[in-house]
Parts: sequence; C-alpha cells; structure tokens
Amino acid sequence: MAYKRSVLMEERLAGNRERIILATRKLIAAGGFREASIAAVAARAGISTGLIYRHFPSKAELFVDVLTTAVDREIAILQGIVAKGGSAQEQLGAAIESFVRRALAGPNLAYAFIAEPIDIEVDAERIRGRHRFGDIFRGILADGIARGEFPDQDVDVGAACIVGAFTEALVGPTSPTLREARDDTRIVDAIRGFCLRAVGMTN
Amino acid sequence: MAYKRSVLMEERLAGNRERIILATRKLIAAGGFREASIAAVAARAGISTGLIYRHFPSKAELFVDVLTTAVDREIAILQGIVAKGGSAQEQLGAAIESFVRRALAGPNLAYAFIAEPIDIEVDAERIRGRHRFGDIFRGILADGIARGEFPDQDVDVGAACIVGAFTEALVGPTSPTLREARDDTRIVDAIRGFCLRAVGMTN
DNA sequence: CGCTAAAGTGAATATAGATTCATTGTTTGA
DNA sequence: TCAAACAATGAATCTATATTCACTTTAGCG
Repeated sequence: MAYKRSVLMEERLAGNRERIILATRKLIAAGGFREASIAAVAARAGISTGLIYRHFPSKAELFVDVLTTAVDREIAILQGIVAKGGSAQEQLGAAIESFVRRALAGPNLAYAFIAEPIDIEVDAERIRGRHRFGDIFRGILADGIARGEFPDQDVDVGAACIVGAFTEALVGPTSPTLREARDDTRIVDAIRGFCLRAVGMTN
Repeated sequence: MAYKRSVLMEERLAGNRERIILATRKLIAAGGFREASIAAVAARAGISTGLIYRHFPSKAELFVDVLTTAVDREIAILQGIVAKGGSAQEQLGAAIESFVRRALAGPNLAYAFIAEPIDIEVDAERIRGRHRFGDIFRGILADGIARGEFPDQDVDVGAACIVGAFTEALVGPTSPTLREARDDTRIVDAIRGFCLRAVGMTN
C-alpha cells in the first residue's frame, strides 16, 4: 500500500526542519558563519548530520535559507513603515529606529548576516540582502528630495552610506554597542540623528 | 667557517619576501582573501609554496603582515592631515577625501581588507585596523565639538558611522562605485558631503 | 503480526588547502 | 675545488569539514 504520512509525522518533519534552521541561526548569531559547521548544527538541533541533508541539499543552501528568511522579515517591516506614509524625514527616522532597535534587541541578531562573507552562493544572497536594504533607503531619499524635504544629493551614495553607517555602528568592529554598558536609546538617537543630519535635516 | 650572507644574497632574500607580500596584496585586491591561497601566492610570486614558510610562519601571519602594512600607511596619511591643523571641518573633509580618493585610485585597494573576515588571527588585526581609523575620526569629532564647530553629539557612534558610511559606499556590496561609469569626483563629493552634514555642518 | 517505505544515524569518504620535509641546487669561506 | 651552511623545491602529509551511504529504527497499513 502507498505510504501516507500521518499528520503527526508531518509535524515532526516540519519540526526537525525548524530545529535545524533555529540551531543554525543561533550558532551564526553566537559566533558567525564560522561557528555553524554541519556537525555543530546537528549537535545543537539534537539530530544527526545526515538528517540535515534530508532537509537541505547543501550547507550553502541551508545558510541561504536562513539568511533570506531573516532579511525578508526585516524588509517587510521596513516596507510597512514606508507604506504608512508621512514625511520622508519621519519615514527615514522610523525606518532607522526600527532597524536599529530590533538589532539591539538581538539578543544576537541575524543582522550579523549583513557583515560576513563565506562562500560565493551565500555571499550572493548576503549582497542581495544588503541591496534590498539599500533600495528601501534610496526610495525614501529620492522621495524626500522630490518633495523638497531634503536638499538635492546623490541617492546611490547616500543610501550606501546610510546602510554602512548603521551597520557599522551596530555590528561592525568599531561599534560602540559591542562594548558593554549599552544605552539603547542613546545609540538609537545617535544613529538616527547622524543619518538625518547627513541627509540634510537640520533637525 | 661561519656562513655569512653576502649583500647580494641578502637582497635576493628581501626581494623574495617583497615579492611574496606583493603577490598576496594583489591577489587579495583582485579577489579577496579567498583568492589568496598559499599555492596561488607562490605561483604569482614565481616561487614554491615551501619558500613562503621560510619567510612567514603561517598563512595567517603573512596576511596580518600585509594588512598592518597597508593600514599603517593609511593611518600615517590621515594623521598627517590632522597634524596640518585647520578647522575640524577642514580636517574631516580632507581626511575623508584623501581616504576615498586613494581607495578609488586603487587600482584595487588594500582597503577591501576592511571588509572581509577569515581566521581569528587576521580578524583581530582587521578589527584593530578599523578601530585605528575610527580613532582618527573620533579625535576630529571631539575636537570639532570642543571648538564649537560641531553640535554636541555622540562621538563613538559618530566615528563608527563615518567609518561605516564610506567603507560601505566604497567597498561594500551596496557601493555605487562597484558599478561602472564611476565619476570619482562626484563620489568623493557625495561621501564627503554626507559625512560633513551628518556631523553637523550645514555646508 | 509482518512487510514496506520512509526517517534517522554516524562512521567512512571526499575534498580543499595549509603545512612539512626529504631532496636538490646554490653560496660561502678556506 | 670542496664541504658545510643555507636557500629553494614540490610531492607527500596533515587537518578540518562537508557530504555520502550502508545500515538501523520507526511509522503506516493490510
């Protein structure tokens, strides 16, 4: 007779997949891609290495899956903010604040993704993710300029600078957030202030 | 009798060391750390893999050497600019312009260093390099605030944002400079303008 | 129960790349 | 010219992981 997976079984499978993804995310968050070896992921997920390959064709695809999922979530939130309307200044401020706050809330943010290359396949996705973030900000900038809110400026460079600025301030090695005694609100304000001024608001 | 290297020999040795470093730098510039395998370095330098180990105890130390040398050079230039005095605004503008111009001049900048991790040892150095850049900008910022040129602001976050901004705009994946038809002056101006406004200059 | 399909395992294999070292070539100083 | 000391080579070795696959366990179904 044909083999039909019961609902319970179906759930277990999905659960395993979830546990693999979760384990990967945690390992990456804790110590970057380098920490997330297949053996480590398997151990953390409480399964065998072989089983991972039943769910993902390769380590690279597992990573890409984890990455895109995380980026999708952020992009959706940013788009939501833009969709809400308001002045370009409000949108930009809210977008940065949201991103920065979520990153700080971590505890150990998938955002580290934005900053660490490994293999070409994953890299491609990482870059795509960064571009998608850049596009959001480019849009807000262009809009603000069109509305006369911001002075005329190079939106490509501006978007790149904004992404670079808060990425570095948050997860980069220069980051003040890496040193203890963080005051989240202070950091959010500082980054938002920096970017808003940079874009032309006297604030 | 004791063996004493002749001057000529001494020079050949030094030349080999130089060629190894140069080959490494070029390979890294062309395709990142990943391209710079020991085999590739040896091939490019026109020597054997074994010889590399006569000059450097490990691949990591070779990379660290190449990295620090490059960073040292940049830092010295930035310090020279600061030492020349002038208003904080002038110093900041000149420092950014210098850095950005040199990076654009490439041909294929050692600055990619700033953006790509590999092993812990090299990472440590990379991070130190970024900190050293950050320190320069933190200094200029603090000075400008003290002199009343810039509004009061968080210098730690500001410095990180500045480093992040031009790093991303130059070598990051979002970078507009990666796409052809570059207009160097336009990019320099855009980045400098962004950072100066961010710091509080109405410009 | 007994039989099959799928889930799950983990030791064995494959691969890539750094590192070593036995060997060969060159330089030095008498 | 010769022997010791050093430079240089590159195939062989070591290492670290990703990936496979022969096998064990469990679930579905008559």
